Amino acid sequence: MDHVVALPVTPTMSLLELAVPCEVFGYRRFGPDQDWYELRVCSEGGEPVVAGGFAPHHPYSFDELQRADTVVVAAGHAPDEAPHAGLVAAVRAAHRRGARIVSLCTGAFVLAEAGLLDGRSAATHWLHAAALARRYPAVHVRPDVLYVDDGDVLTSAGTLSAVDLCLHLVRTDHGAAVANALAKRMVTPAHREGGQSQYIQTALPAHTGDGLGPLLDWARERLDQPLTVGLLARRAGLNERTLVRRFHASTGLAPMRWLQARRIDRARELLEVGDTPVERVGERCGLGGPANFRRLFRDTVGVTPSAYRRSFRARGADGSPPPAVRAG
DNA sequence: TAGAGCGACCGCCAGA
DNA sequence: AGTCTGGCGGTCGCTC
Repeated sequence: MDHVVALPVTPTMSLLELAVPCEVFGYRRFGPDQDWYELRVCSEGGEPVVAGGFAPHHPYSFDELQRADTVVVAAGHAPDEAPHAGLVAAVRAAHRRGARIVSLCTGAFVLAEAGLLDGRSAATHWLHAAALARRYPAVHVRPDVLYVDDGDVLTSAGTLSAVDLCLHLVRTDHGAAVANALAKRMVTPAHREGGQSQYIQTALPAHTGDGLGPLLDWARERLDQPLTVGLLARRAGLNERTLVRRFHASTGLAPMRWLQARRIDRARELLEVGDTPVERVGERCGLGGPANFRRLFRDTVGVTPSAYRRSFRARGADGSPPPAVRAG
């Protein structure tokens, strides 16, 4: 059964951030056998609405937010103005009912106004981070991250980080292999690395534009081998200290932490597809023997490797969603 | 479970 | 003066 994503539209919303969830959730790219999403574009009262010069043809009403599994709130208003009251109320009610609530960019102001971010970490556009913190002091604003996954409430930073967060949702719902395949179709990194490092550190490698790209690719092809900082430094022709600094600047992570995140990603893929025994997944990812691998995987992902594999196998059989997985 | 050994990380400083 | 790099050493966390 498809997962219903409600996308409320108000007249001031940014077309680009409305387009991102449409692109990710609105197209069935993997055939009828792959559970996917049903995207429902909504407007207040189901009335015609124009956002960014475009208008949804037959929008659902905001009532649809009370039936959706996930509600995505795009960037929608000048931060010095009060958020759309009807949307705030609908989002608050949807969250109370148990829906997963997602904001893109300044959509975080709607969530904050609804009280959903009180006591939580949240991301928004860096330009408006100070305003969000000023206006909603109970929110722990993170101007330095691409997105924050707080379980039932997720927030992304400015503009194109919406892509990162939407792909993260696909990864959570359908696994790393599907998310990576979708990213490839969209010709975008499955996850960016950059100045804004992820609060949930599940980043996949990307060419960073600072010369580290080839080294990251080289390392990614050798995840099963015992790589060390010294080895990476020699490979890059850099001093170890400089390598650590460069890694930080371009990925937000120290070398071994980056490597471990990549190894966990590889382990997820091996568990999702193929029949590699759990006992062997660790060594094939460079995460050590079974005991060490199980502990690392559980600490990072939140479930044991076998439970993770079962959840994906079971989902294929009965269509139920996988268990909640902590991403970092 | 405790402890030793080791690697990774990072702050600090000096030199280019 | 500002930036980048390399070396040193302390601390932390992981592994056995």
